[in-house]
Amino acid sequence: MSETAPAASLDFIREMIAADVAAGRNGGQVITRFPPEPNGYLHIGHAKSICLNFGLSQEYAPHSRCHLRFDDTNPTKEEVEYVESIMEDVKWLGFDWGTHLFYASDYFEKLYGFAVQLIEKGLAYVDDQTPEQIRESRGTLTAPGTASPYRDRSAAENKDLFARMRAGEFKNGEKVLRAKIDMASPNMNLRDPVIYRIMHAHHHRTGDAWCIYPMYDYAHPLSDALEGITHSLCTLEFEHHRPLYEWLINSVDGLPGAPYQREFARLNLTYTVMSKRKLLRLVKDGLVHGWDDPRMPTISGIRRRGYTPAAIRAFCKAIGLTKYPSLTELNLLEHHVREDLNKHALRVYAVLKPIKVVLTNYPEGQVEHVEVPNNPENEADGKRQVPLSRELYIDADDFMETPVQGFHRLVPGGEVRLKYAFCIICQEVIKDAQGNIIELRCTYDDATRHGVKPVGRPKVKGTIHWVSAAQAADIELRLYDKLFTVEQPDEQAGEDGDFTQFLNPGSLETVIAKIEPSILTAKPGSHYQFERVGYFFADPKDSQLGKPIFNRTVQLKDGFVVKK
RNA sequence: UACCCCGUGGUGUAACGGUAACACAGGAGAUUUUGGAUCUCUUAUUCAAGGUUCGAAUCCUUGCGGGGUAGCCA
Repeated sequence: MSETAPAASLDFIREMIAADVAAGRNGGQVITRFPPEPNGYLHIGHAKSICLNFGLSQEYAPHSRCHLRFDDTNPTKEEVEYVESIMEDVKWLGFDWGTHLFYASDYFEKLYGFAVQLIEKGLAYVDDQTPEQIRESRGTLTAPGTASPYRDRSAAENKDLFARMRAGEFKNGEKVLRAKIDMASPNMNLRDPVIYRIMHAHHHRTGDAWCIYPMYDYAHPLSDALEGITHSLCTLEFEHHRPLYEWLINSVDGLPGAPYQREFARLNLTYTVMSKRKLLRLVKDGLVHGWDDPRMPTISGIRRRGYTPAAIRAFCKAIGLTKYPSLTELNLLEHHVREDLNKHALRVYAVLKPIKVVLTNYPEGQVEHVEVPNNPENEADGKRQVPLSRELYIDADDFMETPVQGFHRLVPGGEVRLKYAFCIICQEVIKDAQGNIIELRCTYDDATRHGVKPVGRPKVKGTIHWVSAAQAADIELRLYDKLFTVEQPDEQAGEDGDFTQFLNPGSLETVIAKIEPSILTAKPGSHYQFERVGYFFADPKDSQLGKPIFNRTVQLKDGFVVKK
C-alpha cells in the first residue's frame, strides 16, 4: 500500500471504507461503480457521484478501480445516444474507467439463472395478477399488504411459467416474477417486489433476444456482486431499498462478491432544477436550446458554458458528503469556476456597451500598439500588442454624466486611466437630438504612459479598459445568467404548481461587443477573461474560425454596485 | 398519520466525550495599471427540554422541525 495523506477529515463513507481496508476486508480492495441508466444526460448532481466513485478508486490506487456500468434494464427508455454522451461526460470530468466498462444487459442470462435459483428455493413466484391488483394488494404506508392468490405456486409450476414468460408466450403485463419476502413489512420494498416484468421491446444492446427484463432492484445488487464491487454507493432515495439489496445478496448462491450499499444525499443547487423530468420539460418545451444549453445544469451544458472539469471537481470536493438534504449555493460553484479560470484564462479587452471616445489631441490616422500582459497571474502566458488610436470605445458603464458617490470612473472634466495606455480627461459630452450621449471628446496626457502618476495632480482612481474603434472586431456574446429567479423553483412551485413560472426572462441576453482584434484568432473551446467584465468561453459549436462566438461563463465579482 | 433517515453561523462542511473550527457569502482595511486577484482583520453557529458524566455538538429519552417511501421507472 502506498498512501496515505495526512488525512484531513474523512466523510462518513470514506471513513467506513477506510475501516474496511484497515480490517483487510475484500483483500484491502476498494471497487466502486458509477451506474447511470442511459436514459438522459448527466447533470452536475451526477458529477458528485462520479467524483466520489472514481475519486475513491484514485485514492486507493492501485488496489482499486471504478467501473462504469450502464444500468440498462428498461429498454423503453434507453438509447445509445445517451450511452455515448455519458461516456463523453465522464471522460471530460477527467475520469477513466479503463477496461471496466459494463452493461447490466451483459448479465441478463446470469440474472435469469439466479431468478430460476430463487424459484427453486421457494423465494420467488410468478404472479398472474394485473398491475392494478398488485398495487391494491400491496397495502399502503399504514396498512399491510395481502398475499397474492398465486403466492404459493409450486417451484415446478413457477419454473415452467417463468420459462414461458421468457419464451414470449405472454403479453406485456400478464405475468411478473416476484420475490417472496414479506407482504406485511413496514418497508414497501419488501412486500414481494416485482423482479421481472414482461416487455416486448427492442433493447439498444440485446435487440429482441429478451422479452422479460429484470427490475433495477433485482439487477443492481447482483450486477454489483458479479463485478466484484465492494462498495455500492448511491443516493438517499435508495435507502429503503437496502434491505432488498441485502436480501438478494444473501439469498442467491454462487455470487463471486459480497458488496454492500450505502447512501448519501444528492446535490441540490440554488436557482436551478435537477430532476431529469424537469430538465426534459425545459428541453421539450423549447424553454432552453437543448440539453447542452449553457444555462442547463447538465454536464454538457456547463461544459459549453465554459465551466472547467477542475472547477467542478474542486466544487464536488468542497460540498462534502453527508446524509443531510442540503441546498448548496450556486455561489460556491461559481467561486470554484472563477478560481480556476483566474489562473488560466487569457485576458482580453472587450467593450459590451460601447461609447465612442475621441482623443482630440491624438494625431489623426496614427495607430500605435501598446504591449499588455496576456495574464497577469502567469507571466509565462506572454504579452500581446493592442492597437491604440484617436478613436476608441469605452463601456457606457464606465462613464457617468452625473456621477453617484463613490464612482471612480470617467465623468465630465474628470480623469481616468486607460489600462496600459495613458490617462484621459473628458472635455466634452456630445449628444444627439434626443439627448443620448453619442461621443465623448477627451484629451490624453502623454506623460502618464507606463503607469506614470504625475505629481501634483489629483490621484486618478479609475482604470478602465478600451478598444481602438477602427481595429475592433464585432463579436457576438451570449450573456447567460441564472436560469431561475428564485432559489428553489420546484419547491416554490409546489406540488401542482409549474416551476417554469420562475424562469428568468433575462437568463440569456445577446450583444455584439467591440473586442480587440486579437480575439479573432480565438479557438473554439478556449477560455478568456474579458477584463473587468467576466469569463467567456468560445462556443465550441457555433464559433467559426475567425468568427468566434462567446458564452459568458461567469461574471467577475464586482466590488462596485450602483445603489439606487 | 406507518416505517426509515437527517437537524452545527446566512449556505456547505469539520470537530469521533475534553478550548466549536474551515470554506463560501456578508462587512472593514491593505495592496493593485482589472472596483478582479492577493493579503489582513471581522460579523455570525451546536433545534428544544430533560438525563448520564468532572466534562456533551457528540451518548440516552422525549418533543419539535426537515427529507424519503405505496412503478410491472431507475
